Amino acid sequence: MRPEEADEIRTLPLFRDCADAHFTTLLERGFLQRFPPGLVLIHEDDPADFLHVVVEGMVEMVTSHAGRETTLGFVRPFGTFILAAVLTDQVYLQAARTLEKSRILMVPAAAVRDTMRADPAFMTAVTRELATAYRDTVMELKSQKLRNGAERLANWLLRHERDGAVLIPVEKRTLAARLGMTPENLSRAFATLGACNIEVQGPKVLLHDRGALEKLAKPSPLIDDVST
Amino acid sequence: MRPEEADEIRTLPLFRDCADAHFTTLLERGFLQRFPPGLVLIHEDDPADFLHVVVEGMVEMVTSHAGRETTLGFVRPFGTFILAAVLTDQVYLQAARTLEKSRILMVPAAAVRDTMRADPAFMTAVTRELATAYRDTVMELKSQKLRNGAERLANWLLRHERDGAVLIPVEKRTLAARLGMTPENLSRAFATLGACNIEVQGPKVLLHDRGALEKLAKPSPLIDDVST
DNA sequence: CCAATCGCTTGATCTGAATCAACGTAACCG
DNA sequence: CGGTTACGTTGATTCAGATCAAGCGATTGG
Repeated sequence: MRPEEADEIRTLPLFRDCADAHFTTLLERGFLQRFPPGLVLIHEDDPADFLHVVVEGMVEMVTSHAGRETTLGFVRPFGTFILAAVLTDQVYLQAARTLEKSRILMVPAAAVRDTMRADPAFMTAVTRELATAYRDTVMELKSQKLRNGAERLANWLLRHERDGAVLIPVEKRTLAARLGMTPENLSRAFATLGACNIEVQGPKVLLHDRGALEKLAKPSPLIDDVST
Repeated sequence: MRPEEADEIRTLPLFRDCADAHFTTLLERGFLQRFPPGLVLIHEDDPADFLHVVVEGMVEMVTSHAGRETTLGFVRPFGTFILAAVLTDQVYLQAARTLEKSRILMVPAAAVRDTMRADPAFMTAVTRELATAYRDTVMELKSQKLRNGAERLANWLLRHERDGAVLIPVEKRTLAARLGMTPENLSRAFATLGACNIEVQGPKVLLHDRGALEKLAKPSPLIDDVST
């Protein structure tokens, strides 16, 4: 791992408060691995043996049941998965698949649990991280139960807007799954938002009128202020 | 509070490992209050001042947005809410409303945080509790994104079955909101499940053929094995 | 005891989303 | 370079669920 990447990880809320020695141990007991795109890193129902830290690339959290599949979220540098499964020593509830060539730091679950026991500051950080993950999931659930497809898309766009535009970092089919709709309906949702003066140019979306989009999206800090 | 209730709380995963003195302090700093049915205990967007423990009765966790409202869950003795908001010292993302006459132990957020700092065993328990809450919410999200209304109802029935029957503890309209549908569609979902030999008698539902119901419900430990 | 209300159910209709199918385009590969 | 494949879009249709409306039965309150 490059030193600046170790530094990046060190500054994460999850790691920044723990003692130097403990942080070093976590890195030493971990493995940094490269993966090609489309590779399944963890499977649903497998025991949680590692805490994964995305150092480079992007990972998709997916879940399948009875022939259906959906995307629960994306993890980008320097996000982690899945702390909750590691802590409770249970199986994963979600699978993880690389969306691009990625480099992943894999920290053995036992190392995480050992460090937690040894370092109160780390334990505190773990607690805060879990609380945040819980709140983010509650927001996602609210979004799913209280909004329709076009509204979810509009809010996603608002959240990812930079300088009046959004560059969709994944295939649109993947974004569709993330937003809980089919690719066809994502296309139509984009068309619907044309009325709010958005313009789709391949993976790039121009938001010509943020106000109009917000009027339709009705963003709320209680649903959209994810910490990630 | 009756001694046997304090004992019940003491045996909860969240409290059973902390030192006697700390547990006593938590109880002493808390208030035990009675509330009539339909009373709003906490509001969305309010600062999280208390950790609530349901000692008697039942509470509904609800959330509203843009004129829509939905139920995220029920809390029965001796469940708690909302640990995550208390820990991160943030606002509530959900409101809580009594469904029946209830008695609630309200522990000041500061007391929870103090005890956490002082008692590693309690901190560990908090972490585990949060991890569990997170996993339950992920399961709920999966249920919502991967299943249709009838399937969600079928699984809810299977989960609450006792001796071949389910006694619905709330109004059906409330159950409908909990399952993410309208009261009208809940009625129709019950009708649909008639094909699996269920029989609805007011608040009581008889499951004459668990096998048939499971065939439709397709229950999975990765969605339905909630710890609560 | 009767009237009013409320919760639930059922039917009719409408809307949003999924599905099925076709097509254009861009990327990939032999 | 040409053919193939994959992705995205669009249209037509179907389906699930929401909405609107009406009616029934039980409970409540005057």
